[in-house]
Amino acid sequence: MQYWLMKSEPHVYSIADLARDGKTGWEGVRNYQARNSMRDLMQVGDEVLFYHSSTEPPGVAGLARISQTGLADPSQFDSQSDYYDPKSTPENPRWIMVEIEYLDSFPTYLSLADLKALPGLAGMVLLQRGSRLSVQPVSAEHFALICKKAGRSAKKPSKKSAARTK
DNA sequence: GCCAACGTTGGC
DNA sequence: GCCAACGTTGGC
Repeated sequence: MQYWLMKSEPHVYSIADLARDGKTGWEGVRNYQARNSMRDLMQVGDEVLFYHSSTEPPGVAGLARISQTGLADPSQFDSQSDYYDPKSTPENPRWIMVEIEYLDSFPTYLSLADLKALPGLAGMVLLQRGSRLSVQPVSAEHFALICKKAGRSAKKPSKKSAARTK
């Protein structure tokens, strides 16, 4: 199992929105490196740090889990969408997405400044200069440390607690 | 709103 | 296939 961090602008889609929806297709990624991670590397069950970007303060807000892989992003075929890609076809879709399901909202929101202050997170992709990948890998060690600092164990919740979320 | 860093596009 | 111009991301 691998770990990931995915960025979302909370005024567009927040951890509270995911908690409400239960699961969502991760539409709108138009960066090839991020797409390749979703298409080639992510597996059902991988866990995701849900990061709020372009907000004050930016930071990690909660946890999600990959619930489906290999989905064609529907927005690429929607001429009304900002994410419309006229060069993509349903037969050969260019933009592949995953679906994520809500796991948890962190008891303690960990801001970017908080993350930068943790020596144990040195080398994390998020903290590298100029890094702006919206879908990025996270090491198991970094993932566990962030969960711990956010007041949540890194262990998976029981089926019961996952099923109870709305 | 600024702007550094990075990614993409397209002329050649 | 180079690279200048342009567009985007996202922290500040």
